[in-house]
Amino acid sequence: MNATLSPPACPPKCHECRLRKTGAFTPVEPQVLDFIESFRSATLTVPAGGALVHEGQVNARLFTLYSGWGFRYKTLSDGRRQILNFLLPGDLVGLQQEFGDLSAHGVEALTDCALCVFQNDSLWAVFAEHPRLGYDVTWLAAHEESHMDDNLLTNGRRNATERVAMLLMHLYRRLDRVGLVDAAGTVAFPLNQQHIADALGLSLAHTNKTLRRLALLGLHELKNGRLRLLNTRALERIAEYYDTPPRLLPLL
Amino acid sequence: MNATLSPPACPPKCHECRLRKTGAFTPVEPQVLDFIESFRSATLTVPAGGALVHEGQVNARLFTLYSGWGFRYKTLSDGRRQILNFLLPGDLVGLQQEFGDLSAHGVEALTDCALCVFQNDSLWAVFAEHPRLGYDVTWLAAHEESHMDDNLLTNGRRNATERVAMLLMHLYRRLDRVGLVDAAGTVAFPLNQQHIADALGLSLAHTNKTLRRLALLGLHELKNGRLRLLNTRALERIAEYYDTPPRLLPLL
DNA sequence: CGTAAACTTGACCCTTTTCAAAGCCCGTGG
DNA sequence: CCACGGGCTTTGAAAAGGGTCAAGTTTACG
Repeated sequence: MNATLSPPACPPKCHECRLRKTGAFTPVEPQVLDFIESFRSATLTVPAGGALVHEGQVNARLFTLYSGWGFRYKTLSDGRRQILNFLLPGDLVGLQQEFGDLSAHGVEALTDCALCVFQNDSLWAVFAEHPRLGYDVTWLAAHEESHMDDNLLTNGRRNATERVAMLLMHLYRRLDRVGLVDAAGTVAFPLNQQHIADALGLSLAHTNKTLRRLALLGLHELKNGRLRLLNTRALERIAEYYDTPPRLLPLL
Repeated sequence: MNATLSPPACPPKCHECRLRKTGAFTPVEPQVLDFIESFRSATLTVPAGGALVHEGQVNARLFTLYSGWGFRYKTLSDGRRQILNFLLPGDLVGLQQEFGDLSAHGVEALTDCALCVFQNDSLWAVFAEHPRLGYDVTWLAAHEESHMDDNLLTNGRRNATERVAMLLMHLYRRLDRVGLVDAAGTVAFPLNQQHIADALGLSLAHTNKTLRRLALLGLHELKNGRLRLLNTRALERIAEYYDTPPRLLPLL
């Protein structure tokens, strides 16, 4: 219907990368950028609902999500699913698998996605030739782990209301960082309630009721696939999640 | 009382490191080992219950746990605590904090601990001078994240019985890897039920009842601070947690 | 339009939490 | 040698938060 809304494809040159212009990422020398570009082996688009990585797949790819949303997940044999985290533009994905093993989790496209895919098994070259980039990759991995820490705290110790508030705040802030909040203060929000439930360790029904309650209280508004936060203070307080000074992220 | 049971202190030379003789870690060239030793700035012991890192501390240290147990945790303002993971001998700790921010989590000694502490702010040198080690550090970070993935699945989607089975299996296997299972098939188990509850996102009372039920079923035995698994098969099946081929870990 | 997916809502049930009280183990001090 | 006290474990009863099930209702879209 609206080709205009489908996400922008990766530019042929990393020098033209939209993401680097957001100011959310650490600037890199032109020559390093050339190296990154040479390290990139392909660009790829995946339609909404498609698999970026299959659960149990061997030798999965390493890539940066250029546009669109995705999520990592694991499932139990009886179908229970846990969404591990959501992937937004600028996220480097696949470090785990890159390290030899079969992928212990799946990655799915939530919307149409455009990816910058890196050469298989060549991560080592990054470390050998550009230690600085290697350091950055480690930083990213450590940073991601601390996200997972937050997530675990949320799933293990917060109640339903707190969890939902947490998720809304967290996603909104991440999107804000990469310039995806529009003039009206809304962000695209392609998750359905099942996704939210699976990310928060709740049932669908209870997620709905909780979400509903927060909306009724005037804390947020969710319609036409867009999210607006109406009372950031209250959400922060409920989730006990206060802003951390935004800091520049490495981007590969 | 029993000085014999307190954990061995770090040897002065990395070449004499007990851990490297377990066969659980990737062998390194003698000269690389020299480098690691030069990178190590101190050894340290911390008594059981002591803080290795305070929650919110800035500029925390990077270290490898040489002996003893610890755990990383986060707390909410009303005291709810989530244990993020347990630290066993050979674990590298502090990558997150090393990267500038204030530590978002605390680290506490569960038993007396001996640590090999690395020079502050010198991680960069590792990447610059020994890209291979840098690569290993990244591998470790990625590996840890996949542990956190498992943990999140457990907290979000497994029920109490499954969670407990998971924890017992997981710890036992990790201890086995570093040679800490004794001839009788038991391992030291310094956790109390509150620790287990906080790691699994359960209440103390329910943790007790669940643990009790599993013991009554003859799946495990826990006494005198030692754990023995009596029916690994059943535990595996309950937790849906099957063994992955043990693979060599990098050790700094 | 018509159909399927996604969202809502209510009723009921159950796992887990909360609260409270014993019991147990052990080290300390009398 | 025994009494006392504190930490940890065990149990039970009652309450609640959240899960399950089963409709409706709305929305998206072919």
